[in-house]
Amino acid sequence: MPAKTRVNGSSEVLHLAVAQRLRALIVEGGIAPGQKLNERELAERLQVSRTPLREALKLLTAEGLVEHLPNRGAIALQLSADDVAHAFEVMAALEGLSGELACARISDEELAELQALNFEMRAHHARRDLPAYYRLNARIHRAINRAARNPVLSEVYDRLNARLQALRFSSNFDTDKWDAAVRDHDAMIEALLARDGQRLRRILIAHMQHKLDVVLAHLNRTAEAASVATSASRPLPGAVASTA
Amino acid sequence: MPAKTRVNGSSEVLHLAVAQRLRALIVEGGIAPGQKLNERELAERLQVSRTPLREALKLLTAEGLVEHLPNRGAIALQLSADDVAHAFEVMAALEGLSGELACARISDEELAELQALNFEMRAHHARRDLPAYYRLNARIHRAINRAARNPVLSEVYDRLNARLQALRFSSNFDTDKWDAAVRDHDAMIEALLARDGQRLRRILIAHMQHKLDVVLAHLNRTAEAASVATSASRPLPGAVASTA
DNA sequence: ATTAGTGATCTGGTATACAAAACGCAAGCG
DNA sequence: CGCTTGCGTTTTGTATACCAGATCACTAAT
Repeated sequence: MPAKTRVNGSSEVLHLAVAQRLRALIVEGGIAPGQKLNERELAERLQVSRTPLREALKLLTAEGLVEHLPNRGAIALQLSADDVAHAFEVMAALEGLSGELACARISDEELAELQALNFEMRAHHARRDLPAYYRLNARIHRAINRAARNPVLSEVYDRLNARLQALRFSSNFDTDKWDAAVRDHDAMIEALLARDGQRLRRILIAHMQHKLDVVLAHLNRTAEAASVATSASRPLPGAVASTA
Repeated sequence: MPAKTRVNGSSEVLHLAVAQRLRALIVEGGIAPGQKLNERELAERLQVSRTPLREALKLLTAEGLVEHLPNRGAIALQLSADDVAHAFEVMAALEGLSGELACARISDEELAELQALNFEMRAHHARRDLPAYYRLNARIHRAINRAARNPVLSEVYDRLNARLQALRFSSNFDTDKWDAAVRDHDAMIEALLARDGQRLRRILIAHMQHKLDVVLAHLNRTAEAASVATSASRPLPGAVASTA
């Protein structure tokens, strides 16, 4: 078989390129949640040897995109409803901090760009183009996060976000909730313009709470026929508003 | 050389055991910050082959305890003052969330144990036993985090904490600040008893801010003779109270 | 039908080899 | 004298073979 020549045109270092490809496969659904990842099989499929593949898998394990069972290999991330709720709790705090810091640190150019993105998003909303809406939505939240100018915050945010992306919850969507989300975004821009960090924080945290409701509802609807005994419905105890 | 027999008595899977050992070395100072980590040398020192060592290094890279330069190997984490400030901003948010959730979810037993830990800590404070104080302090904050009953939060918290531990800032300490920190802890217990999540959140965030001040002051003092051009003194712009 | 046994398969780890990249050092050049 | 160039050395990154131990799947016996 091919000796070693750097044939593929992906990235710089092979195991990082492999990690990138696997990440995409998991997040974009090429690999189903819970699917077992056979090393030799995957290695052949990706045309690399086991060595860099294993390194890539360990990377993804650390990122939380795959779960690693000793002596039993890796399986693609499968989020329970509890996992999602827990992740959203943390994400809400991170978003809140992002907003708070962004208000203090965002530049006028960034803010203008954010407004532009928001208009684009509203256009997609008007056309009821859900996938495009989701893309813009992600870009906006990312932009707010970046405006906070905190690399550690961005790192943690991105990592957690990747996990949630694996849900692929861009499915049918309650119209009222959607409209409310768009209003949330308008309010975010207003708070940013007013540089009101606390207000933006409250908006973002509430926004995440709404999003969680939508996601959990969708999750329950999707997995309705599935196992009856799964703990896929009860909310976490002591849910906290954090908006005070 | 030794064939394979699982000789060492550390853990289950070798690359995880190696990661654990490296973590300890970095956090406890056996490996100096910024030090280059030569694979063969380390492999020999730890008596393992390169493969599991590399896997362990990749784990630590993902955890942020080592930095990985493509084709140039890994170096132990070295935190700049900015890094520390950024990490503390995120930690403060995580602590705040921990406190908020803990108030809602902590059990009476956990709360009693926390009070006990706090008394122990005050004993160390009274004896001016700084190392012991630090250990208890870490246990208390960890206990609050665990009481929040959110594994995602705990994971992110632990990971960030490990990075900050690498600072080893358990050095001389302003007595006034120390006394204030102890008072902060008493206030935490009170807020927990009152199950006042917002209050505990504010206390924790302020507490982290104080801690950051201490750490940065110490960092500046330590690295005073070092490079003049380093950005080791100016505070981050738009620092946020988050206590409103 | 359940369980025990047994062979196949897979993961985890070691060792080895080698290409390519980075590094170091010294000679050559302006 | 400083800067670049060139070349050998070192180190990283990948491939490959191999094997021990764990796990899994399947059969056979109770």
